[in-house]
Amino acid sequence: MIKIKIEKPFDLESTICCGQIFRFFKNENKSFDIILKDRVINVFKDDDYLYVSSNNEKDLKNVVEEYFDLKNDYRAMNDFLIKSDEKLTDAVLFSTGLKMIKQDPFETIMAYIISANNGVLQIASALNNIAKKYGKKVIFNNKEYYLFPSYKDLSCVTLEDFRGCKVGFRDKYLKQMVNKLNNNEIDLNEFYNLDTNIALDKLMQNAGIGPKVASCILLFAYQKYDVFPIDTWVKKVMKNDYKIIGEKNIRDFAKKTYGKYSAIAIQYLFNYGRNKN
DNA sequence: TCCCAGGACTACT
DNA sequence: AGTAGTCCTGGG
Repeated sequence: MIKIKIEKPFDLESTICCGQIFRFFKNENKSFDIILKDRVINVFKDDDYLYVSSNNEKDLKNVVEEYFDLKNDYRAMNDFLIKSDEKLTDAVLFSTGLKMIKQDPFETIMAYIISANNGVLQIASALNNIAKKYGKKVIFNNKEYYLFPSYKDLSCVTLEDFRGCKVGFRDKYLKQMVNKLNNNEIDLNEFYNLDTNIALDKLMQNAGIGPKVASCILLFAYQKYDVFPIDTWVKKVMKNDYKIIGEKNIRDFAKKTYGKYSAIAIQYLFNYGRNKN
């Protein structure tokens, strides 16, 4: 068990539960178990400290600080967003301490391909099925967990196998992606340094990845905050609160108003919309 | 039984 | 360039 002093606002519950990640478990004592790349962690937070334990405590403090983006100060972004759009004030204040989690690129790609026309519970279920079947088992606190497999681990998985994991019609998209990665047709690291629009185009050349999925991948795995993932929920908010209809109009508005922090604005809106009541 | 859930693809104008 | 119809799956 390690202790990490909380220096900046950090809302652990919102950060985990606001829809960024799928493979976590909430315990009765309000701690969370999270499958974090190559290890399983348990996190609990009080007013001053984050308490973390893991099956692998090597370099744990750095890994956790990096994962939850704890060293980044969000004040400048928040001030910018409020100044850019007064109507966002309540959502920004409500979401103080919400951090953007830095996720593993491969798992993020698979997760958001599965997310197309799908519900959160089913996405999580499919990912857990894949992990249980092809990922490495980890015993932690006397419970079984399964790491998410690498694309090498999945190289021989067939369409039928994917279907068996309840991914539905997205089976072919997942298989194509895995094949391309194993054939070195895609370099997962290059997206960190690509301009957002170029990266979007490149991702969307793959079957099963459209504008929304590509945006989510760049946001959650590559920290591109100038994307604007438009889903049905965002459309609803834009229509009701901003009187803006149509994807192109929404995109233009976001770019003009929120600019390089568009994705943060969406995340705050989403968090506020779902949890304020 | 029908409908939809944090979309994308295909086949049409 | 823009738009219907279709796509697994589980739950209401």
